[in-house]
Parts: sequence; C-alpha cells; structure tokens
Amino acid sequence: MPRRYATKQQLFDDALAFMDKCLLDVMDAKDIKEAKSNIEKYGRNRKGYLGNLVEQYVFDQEINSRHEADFKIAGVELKTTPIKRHRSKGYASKERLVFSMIDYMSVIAEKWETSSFLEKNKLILLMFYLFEEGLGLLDYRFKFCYELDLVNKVSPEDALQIKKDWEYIVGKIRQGQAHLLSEGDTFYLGACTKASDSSVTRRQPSSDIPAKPRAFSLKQNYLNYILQEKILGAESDIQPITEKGKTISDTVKSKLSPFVGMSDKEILASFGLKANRKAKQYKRMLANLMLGVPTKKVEEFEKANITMRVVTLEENGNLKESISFPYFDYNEIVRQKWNDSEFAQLLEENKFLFVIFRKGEDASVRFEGFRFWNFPAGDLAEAESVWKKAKSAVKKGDYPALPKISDSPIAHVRPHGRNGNDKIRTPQGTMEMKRCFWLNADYIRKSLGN
DNA sequence: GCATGATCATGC
DNA sequence: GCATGATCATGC
Repeated sequence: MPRRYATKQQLFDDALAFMDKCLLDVMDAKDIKEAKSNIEKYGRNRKGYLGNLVEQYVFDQEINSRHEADFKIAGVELKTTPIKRHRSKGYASKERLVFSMIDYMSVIAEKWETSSFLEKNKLILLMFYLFEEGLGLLDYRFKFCYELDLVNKVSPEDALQIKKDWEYIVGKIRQGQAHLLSEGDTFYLGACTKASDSSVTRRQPSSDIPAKPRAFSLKQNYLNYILQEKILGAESDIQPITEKGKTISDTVKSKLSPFVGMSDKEILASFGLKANRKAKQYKRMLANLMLGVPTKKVEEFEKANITMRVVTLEENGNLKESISFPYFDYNEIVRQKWNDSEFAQLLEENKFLFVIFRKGEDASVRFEGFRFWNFPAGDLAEAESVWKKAKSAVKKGDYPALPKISDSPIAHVRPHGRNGNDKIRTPQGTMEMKRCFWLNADYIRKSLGN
C-alpha cells in the first residue's frame, strides 16, 4: 500500500530522513534491477525519472502512468535539483530550477494571483542532490531539503519582483514577442528554453512567428542564494538594497539617478570622501558607494545573475575597451555543444548593469548614467557562429585562427590570463595562453545607445 | 594562488 | 586609429 500523507509535516519528515542517502540505499535488489533497465531504455540519467524514483522509493507513492517529471503529495510540489561542489563555498547550485512549460496560448488570459504557475508551484519541497561526474541517478546523494514558497516565504521585495518578472514575460507574449523572450529579460523568475534541439518551435497568440518552447524557471543564482543563505547559513557577504515596494530596477534607478552628471570628486564629496584615483577598481568603488554597498556585494544582483560592468567612455563618447568574460577551457569547448556552452549560458542567462563613466580633464571622470542590458535573442545566432568558429579552431589546434574582432560585429576571442605564461592544456596536449570570449567594444557602444 | 574586471602597450 | 596582444591589481 502506498503511504498516505495527511500533513505536509509528515512529508518533510520523510524528506529529512532521506538526507545523506541515495536511492540505492532505499531500494531492494529487484527495484534496482528494474530501475537500471528503465534508465537504459530511456537514455542515461533522464532527470524526470529521478523525480519518479524519489516519489516511488522515498515517499512510497504509486507511480502514475503519465510519467510526469513533477509530482505532488499533500498539496506540495516535489522537485529535485542538483548541486555541485564549490571550491570556496562548499556547494553551489548546478542549474536553474525549471517549472512547467509556458502555454503561450492560454497564459495571456491569466493574471499572477490566479495563474496556473502559482496554482501548481505555491508550495514546493525542494530536494538538493549532489551531482558528481560519472555517477548515475541511483548514486546521487541527497544533501538538503527546503520548503520553497515563492509568495509567502520569500521577502516581500522578492515576492514583488517575482510577480513583476511573471508579468513581464506574459506581457511580452501578449505583444506577440514570445520568440524574443530571453532568460536575461527578468530578474528572479525566468523563461528558459526547453527543447532538445533548436528546430522545435511552438505557435504564439499575437504573432505568426514561431517561438521556442519555454518554461518558467528560477534563476540558478537565486537557488544559490537559498542554498548559501537559508540552508548553509554561510557568513553573509551580501547586502540587499531594494527599497520597500520597489522592484530591483526601480531601486537601482532611485539610488543612481541622483548622481548622474556628477564628477567622481563630487560623488565622493557627497559621502565625505576624497578621490584616490590611483586605486584600482576606483570606478567600481564609486558605483558600489552610489548603490549603498561600499563593502559588500549587492544581494539582488547575486540572486538575479546580474553582472555589474563599469565602462569608461573616452572624452568624445567613444568606447575603446571590449568586455571580457572568464577564460574558457580548451578541452571543454571541443566537447560541448553551443546550447550547453558557458558562453551561451553567460549571454542567455545574465543581465548586465552597465555603469557608465566618461573621461574628463586631469584624469577625472563623470558619471554618465547606467543601463540594464541583456544580450538580445536576435543576436544569439551570430554569437553561436563565433563560438563554433572558435571550437573548430581549437579542435584543429589552429590557435591563430580563433575569431578576431574583425570577423564578427559582436564577439571575438582574445588572450585573458595574468600574463603570457598563464597557460592551460589544449586537446592536442600542448600549452596555450588562457583566452576568453569578448563582446566587441563597438557592439557594446551601440547597445548602450551611443 | 588565482580568477576576474579593467586597462595598458604595441604594431600595422 | 584600431585590432590584437598582454598585463595589472584587487579580492576572494
């Protein structure tokens, strides 16, 4: 007989009892054999199946025939999500948390409070398992569980932001722009692509243009925040800036706007500080001051995958410097496909906050303004072609053939190590300078509207 | 020790 | 003047 859960407490108790265990620990030989044959049949490590197995063997539920990835007991939605080991933080979330598909046709008639999304995901039992390379579904060890309530258990500011994110996504669909959705559009709740290959499309209500299928998702960094702050209770190096009743972008606007047009000296004077232009990260320090977080990181930026980038325009308004990203691993890029590459992830999931200074006389700078920006979906194809060119050059071992700034209007590859001796191994076994993808200065300048 | 954001330096 | 190569220095 399947177990009946009368209360959510019983459910959470069972989840807790499963911590530090893996499925192998709670299955008998016959179950294991059957599961393994299923895994073989369905393809290796199908994640939806992990959920089914947990439902079946941790919570003793009868599996339904519909093979749904999501399952619900006592009004609680159960979700499993992977974490990975992290060098300094212990653990970090490995992926975004994906909810159900967005039905473009019907969602436009909904409103947040009574949305099908909320209906299904009001209360979630999140179960974090430790992903380790080479392990199978039955071997993953579950480490933490957490009650996730996107309305009542997050701060009022987060709840408001999540609602606004949902409304932004649905609004874009209403306007016939489902094909232009991007995860970087929003802050905490995103619309992530969900298809095995990019040829799969769906129709959308207010336009004939086919759109990629997408699902609502919670940003990877938001999960990370939950893991660090709520579960691991790590010493906090972040500080919230959101003002009551305001979204993130409204808050940033209200913090930064008063300084627009001021010189570095004037900004510092308003804090009773003096210029030390020789200090490195001087302008970043100014930006942090204006945002009200002189010593910590901005909590909302951490949670929302927002990268603040300080850019400095020349006196004539030109932008000279391209924007760099972390260096890439030559061995990884040849193994990866565009869709799961780090570069694609950076462009699709990140939001940028550009804090713009302009050079003035005598090494002074003036705060020109700021701009939230995310990589436009329409430019992804070009980024993909640059990435593929890079991959093919690395595969051949032809490093001088890596894409140059003149090869694409958007991105290129350039060295990015501490110095010329900062090298890593290539698939050919040789050592090569660390390099990374850069977004062309000219492209950024245009994106900023200059 | 090292990744990262930012900028400098060089050569065409 | 621009493309590309190279390095600096903070902060973790």
